Amino acid sequence: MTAHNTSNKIVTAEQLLLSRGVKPTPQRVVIADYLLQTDSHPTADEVLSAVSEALPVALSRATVYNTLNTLKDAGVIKEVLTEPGRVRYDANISHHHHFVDVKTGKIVDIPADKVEAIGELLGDQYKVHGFQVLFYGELEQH
Amino acid sequence: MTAHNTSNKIVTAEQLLLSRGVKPTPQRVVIADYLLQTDSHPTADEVLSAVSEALPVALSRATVYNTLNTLKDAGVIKEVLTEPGRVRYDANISHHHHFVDVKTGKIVDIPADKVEAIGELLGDQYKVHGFQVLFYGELEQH
DNA sequence: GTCTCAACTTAGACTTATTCTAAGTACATG
DNA sequence: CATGTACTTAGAATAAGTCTAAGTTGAGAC
Ligand SMILES: [Mn+2]
Ligand SMILES: [Mn+2]
Ligand SMILES: [Zn+2]
Ligand SMILES: [Zn+2]
Repeated sequence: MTAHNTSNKIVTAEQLLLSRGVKPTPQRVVIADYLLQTDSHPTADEVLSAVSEALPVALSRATVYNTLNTLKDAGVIKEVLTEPGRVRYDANISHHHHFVDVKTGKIVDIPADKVEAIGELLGDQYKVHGFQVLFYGELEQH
Repeated sequence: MTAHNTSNKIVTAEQLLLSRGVKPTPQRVVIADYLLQTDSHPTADEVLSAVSEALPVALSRATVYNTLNTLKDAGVIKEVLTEPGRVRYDANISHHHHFVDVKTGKIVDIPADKVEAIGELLGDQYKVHGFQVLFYGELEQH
């Protein structure tokens, strides 16, 4: 089941890919399925090892990168940048934020509505050392 | 002059390095000075070309990376992650945010107090496509 | 049902950002 | 002045990601 896609219309990775116009090849389905059922924000390498060890189908590094870029371009997943030198992937495409535990490296989702009173008010299971707001958009010239 | 360090006690890059316990070698001073007088959030490569073309002193790529990491560890500069695969550097170490113009790639600082009413209220010279809050801290176990 | 062709996958070469290594330089201190 | 440590350097090494060129697949044409 899709842990991150809460619509009850789209239940399988295959249907999700079809709905976004991505041909559901076995490799793509297996990668999308893995991303949908994890909340760990894995890197490409982590996707490769998780998926290839659990699957009978052969899977190359190039296909993992191709698929991640295809899924990103199709809006099925998002990139998450939390540390230099590695891109992480997230099947939760809703507008939300991330909390990085600097001790464990664990990355957990923070719902957008938690962030209204920013910094504080995150709940006492989070000790916030700092946070960064990163805007994407366009600058109007002067 | 230091565009980003608004204290009037510390005026030169050399004094800033000394105050943070970093030995002010010519290479370090020249790199710190460049970062202090730009607001462009340059990459290591951009630092290297800007600094080596304007300076008589020889400067190697390894020294640029060594110096950037030293300055970061000493709290003189901060890393800024805005796109996959490249780290940018910022001599503005105050708590602030960034706005990425997706058309031009320009990265401008957003003062922290601008971000209270997040998303909207950024001023009409900014067309916000989206933003990300990135928290750093520690997760208390359950 | 077979043919055909574009889309997809693959292994490995390549590129690029960053780090490491090993040797040289600077310079503070004895 | 000699020495030792910190610093710098060129280039080798690493690691994430992309590209290339050759095979594979499978949906539609017939
Ligand atoms: Mn990418
Ligand atoms: Mn770094
Ligand atoms: Zn997430
Ligand atoms: Zn900044």
